[in-house]
Amino acid sequence: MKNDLILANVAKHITLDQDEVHYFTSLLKYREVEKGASLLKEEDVCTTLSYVHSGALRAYYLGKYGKESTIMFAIADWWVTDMYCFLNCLPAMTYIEAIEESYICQLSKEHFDQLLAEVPKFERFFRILMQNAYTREQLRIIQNLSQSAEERYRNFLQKYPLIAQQVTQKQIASYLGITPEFLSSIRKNLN
Amino acid sequence: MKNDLILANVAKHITLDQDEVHYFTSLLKYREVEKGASLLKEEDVCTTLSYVHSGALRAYYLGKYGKESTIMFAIADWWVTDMYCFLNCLPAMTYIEAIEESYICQLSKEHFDQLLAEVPKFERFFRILMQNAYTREQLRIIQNLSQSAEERYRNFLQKYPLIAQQVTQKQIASYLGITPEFLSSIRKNLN
DNA sequence: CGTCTATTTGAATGTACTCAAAAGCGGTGG
DNA sequence: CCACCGCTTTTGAGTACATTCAAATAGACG
Repeated sequence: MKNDLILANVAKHITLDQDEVHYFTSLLKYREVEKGASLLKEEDVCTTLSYVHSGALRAYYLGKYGKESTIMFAIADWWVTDMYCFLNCLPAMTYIEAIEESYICQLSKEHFDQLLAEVPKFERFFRILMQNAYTREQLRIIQNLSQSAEERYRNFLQKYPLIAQQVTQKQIASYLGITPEFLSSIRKNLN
Repeated sequence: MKNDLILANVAKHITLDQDEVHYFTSLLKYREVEKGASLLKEEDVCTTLSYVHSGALRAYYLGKYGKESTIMFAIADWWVTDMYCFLNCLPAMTYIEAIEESYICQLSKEHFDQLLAEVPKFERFFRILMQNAYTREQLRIIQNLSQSAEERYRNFLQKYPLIAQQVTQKQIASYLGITPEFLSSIRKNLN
């Protein structure tokens, strides 16, 4: 059944009884996003948290002169949103688009708050989710500060081999903070 | 009383009754760290989470050829640890040292786990703490990817005016990911 | 097949680094 | 209280890493 994936994801950290499963799943809304479509545009108020059931999404920031900076990729079994804006009910700073046809499962901010109030176990679940996100971002910062572009690229390939297959080099370059041209030259000199 | 500060910090997000206050404070250990002393060295297993009562600390990564990368500064009312290693009971990847004489309050991993088990409200507290840490790091990544060194420096001054007064330029440079020499030249050209 | 975008290549440029030396500053001991 | 020491900050010259721009090639998709 379609909820199996997300329930397995939740079960990694907390154990729900039948009622809680029903309540939780009743709050979810499934949605298909076709390749290239936007889930979130800058200045839309970001009202949903999404779990990726299948497909691949990319969150990016659009800077001056149209320069894109990829914040994260989200493939199957990842959660994605503009977290800051979601939590604070603010207009988004980022864009989220489908890299390929995706099937996602959304929780609105309203339902998110209700869920935490009704089933406090989810405080634990989201604590762990946030924890993992925090430590992941911190590691990324350390690497951005301490490693060369080539090392960062090697690292990316090693850490996210699945993602590396699903996205373009241009997108990887914007995740690493370099130009596609430079990534191309790094690849040429790799071996 | 010395627990007032940390209790006020906790009270920002959750409300404790008398018993919970007593239980929580019974788990804390206060400690003085003199200027220049290390709280955590690379490869020590990171077993404590610290709340800064007064003073200033710095967490940094030591890369190849001795290059330091500052991960975060922690002044009064901040929490600090090597979060990844703390949560997973691993040897630290980072160093934490006192920039000035500091008075901190520590929670061991064991007590941290007990606290979450005994007083589930703290799941909420730490969820919000992790959330804030995550969104802060994410914003830092966006800025690192999209802004010039000068913009990042201006931003730092604006966002952390107190910290900027307590730390050296060399330390700020290592937080921004540039050399002290280059920061110096940025400052010369500021106005 | 034609169009659009991604990738590669190379030359010129700019941003940030390295190295070295001088100047400034804070703390310590005589 | 001053002189000295160690560390930070500044300055400048030379260099390396990464970008921009332009053009050619390759791939993806209708």
